[in-house]
Amino acid sequence: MDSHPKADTPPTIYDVARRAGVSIASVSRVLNGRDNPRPATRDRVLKASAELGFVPDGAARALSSRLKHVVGVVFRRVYGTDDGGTFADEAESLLFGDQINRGIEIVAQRYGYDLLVCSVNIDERTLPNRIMTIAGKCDGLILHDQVLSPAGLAAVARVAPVVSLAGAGGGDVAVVRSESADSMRELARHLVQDHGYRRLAYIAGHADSPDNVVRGRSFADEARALGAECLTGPAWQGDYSAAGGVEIVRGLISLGATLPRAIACANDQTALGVLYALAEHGLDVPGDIAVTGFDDLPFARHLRPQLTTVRQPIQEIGAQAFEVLHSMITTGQPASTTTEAAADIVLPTRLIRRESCGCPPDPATPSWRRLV
Amino acid sequence: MDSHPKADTPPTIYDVARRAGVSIASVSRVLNGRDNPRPATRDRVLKASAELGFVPDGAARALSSRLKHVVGVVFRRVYGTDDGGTFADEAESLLFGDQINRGIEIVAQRYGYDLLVCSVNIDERTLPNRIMTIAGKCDGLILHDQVLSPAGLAAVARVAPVVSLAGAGGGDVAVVRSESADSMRELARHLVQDHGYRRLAYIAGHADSPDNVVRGRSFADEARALGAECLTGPAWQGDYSAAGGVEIVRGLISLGATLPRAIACANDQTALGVLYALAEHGLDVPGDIAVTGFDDLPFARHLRPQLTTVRQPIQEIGAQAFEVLHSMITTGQPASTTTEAAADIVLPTRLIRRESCGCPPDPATPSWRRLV
DNA sequence: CTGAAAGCGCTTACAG
DNA sequence: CTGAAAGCGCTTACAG
Repeated sequence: MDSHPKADTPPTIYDVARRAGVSIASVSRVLNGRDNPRPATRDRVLKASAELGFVPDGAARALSSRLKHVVGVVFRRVYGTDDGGTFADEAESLLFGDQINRGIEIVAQRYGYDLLVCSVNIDERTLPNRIMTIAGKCDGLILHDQVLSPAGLAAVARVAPVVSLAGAGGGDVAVVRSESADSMRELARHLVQDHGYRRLAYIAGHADSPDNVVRGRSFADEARALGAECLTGPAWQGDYSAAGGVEIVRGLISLGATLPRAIACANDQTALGVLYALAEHGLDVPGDIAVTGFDDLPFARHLRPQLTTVRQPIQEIGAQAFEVLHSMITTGQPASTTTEAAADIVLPTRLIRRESCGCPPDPATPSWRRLV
Repeated sequence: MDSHPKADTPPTIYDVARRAGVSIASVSRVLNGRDNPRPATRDRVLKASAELGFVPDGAARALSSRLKHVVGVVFRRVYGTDDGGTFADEAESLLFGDQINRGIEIVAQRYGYDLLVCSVNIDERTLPNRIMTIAGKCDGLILHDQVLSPAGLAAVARVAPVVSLAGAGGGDVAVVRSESADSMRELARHLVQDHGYRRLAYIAGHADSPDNVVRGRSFADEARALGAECLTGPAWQGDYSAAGGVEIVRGLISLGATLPRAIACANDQTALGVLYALAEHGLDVPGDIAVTGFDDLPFARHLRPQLTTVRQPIQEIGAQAFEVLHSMITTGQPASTTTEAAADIVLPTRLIRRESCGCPPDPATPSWRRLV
């Protein structure tokens, strides 16, 4: 049974200290690169530590230093099974969240932090508990859009520093998001003034998504201000998914409705579905109807026609989110941009004009994706 | 400054105990659903805890119970920037790892564990340190394929329970992988016997990937055993990427080489590149050349032609990995399938016959992907 | 059923 | 420059 000579319990700082003939304080100091330890001490500790294969226990370290060096990241996972259909559909949308997480991770790493990730299904009943549990395991949380209600957010913020990636926020929760209003207004101007479309529509995302509200209102207001018509309302209520876009178009067509000259979608996913449904009915984009998205996911430029959309600095959102959270963690309180409220960082976006709005195609876009 | 009435330090178990008029032991017991506490005690604790918004500190809990309820997951991240080109190319491959992680997460959650994720670039110089650091923050590690050398694996395994998702392993590291040999032999038989191809080739993945080695050898051996020719070697050395597949085919064609009748690729990514390069040169698949993949990623069925490939139970790999790791963590030692070595779990795979090998198309595959 | 007390493995003032 | 000692916030035998 005891073929292993060494004890089965991992070495602690005491073992290292004993072996090096110093106090645990000294071991701690050299291992943490503290000021003083003199070379001789340093060498003996390093040697002993290496021989023992010592790895400091994160829990003990966290308890003692009051810092876990771990941030929690919670994001919404589409109710995905790994079966073909819907998954393939939502694969791209996963990318959006993953890109953000990647941004978080890169700068987190720079600060010596690791990510505790947790994907959730919004319908989950025990969600609040789950999040509280992970809150206990980290120094702060970054919550993607659509994972918690404003009330839920506030509750979590009472327990740990929180950065939200939604348009909402307030109280002690900081927010990092990208600009929506200006770019959507620019899009409206482009469609109305540059292309001369007079009849537009906006297919909305989740009704309770703050970003969606801003995007829709900005777009519609500007279009109308320019004298164009802009359809909105229940008939144009999507849900950020390709399937949602498909349904809306199919529904409208089956009702015999006259489609608008241009359709602006709440995101690229939705636009993908719209393109599909339009093609299904033999309608040409942008010839018969122009279509636009929002996000500029990688696939946007590989669609046929290439999708005109608004580019969000996805990875940068994650990077900024961590920076803000980190400062909240270290300063102990809400990283306020002003001296009063928690931070609200707005990243710039940019209108990307491609084929689907009626602009000429970009010649340089070869890709394996053309094949798919 | 002190507009907040409550202290800025979060409540501890002592605060709850005081407020409920019981000992911290009792608080701990009811909060952990232990046997005894009687209803009266229980209620007071719960009430006090709720009023205070108490969330137990994970570090303290971990230190005391010797269990962090956290597992580390390390996977290789393609050197991706968020710029278009290569990213779009590798997006699908990210999906593979993410699917595995999803599988891990689902069952981890069931056991009350969370995931500490860490993506690495293999060329990273500080990789060993990074991994040791995260080892200190969790109860065990799951390492995806291609993140550590066998020696590196062994080193980590000395510090914490480790499950590897590669073909390699041994020592104290458990392995979870999927069957490769049988399915590749079946593929060879299918191509040679059912389709009558006599001249085949295998485009390899990373040379140091155990799975790749097995796939290549099984395929080639079987093909040759059936009297067919099978090209392998340096000219057919890929790297699991689409770009790799493209290069090989382009190189061969530019050399004026006569291509084989069928090309089996180490994975779907590679096959994607091969399809692209072949199309580029006006070659028809499967008319002129048959092509097959391995993995059955979601996009495989949406390619034109639909890709014949070998399906791996991706999510299941993650699920099994966690199960094994969990048992290693709780039993304290390598979850051995036998009584000697660490576990080596092999999951079944299945040959999926679609168009690219020469079989008739599957009529039922509509998808937004058709558009992309 | 419940409390007092020890202990988990570190870090960090505090004195030399 | 270094050690003795306290303390981080929990869990869990051990005695009632």
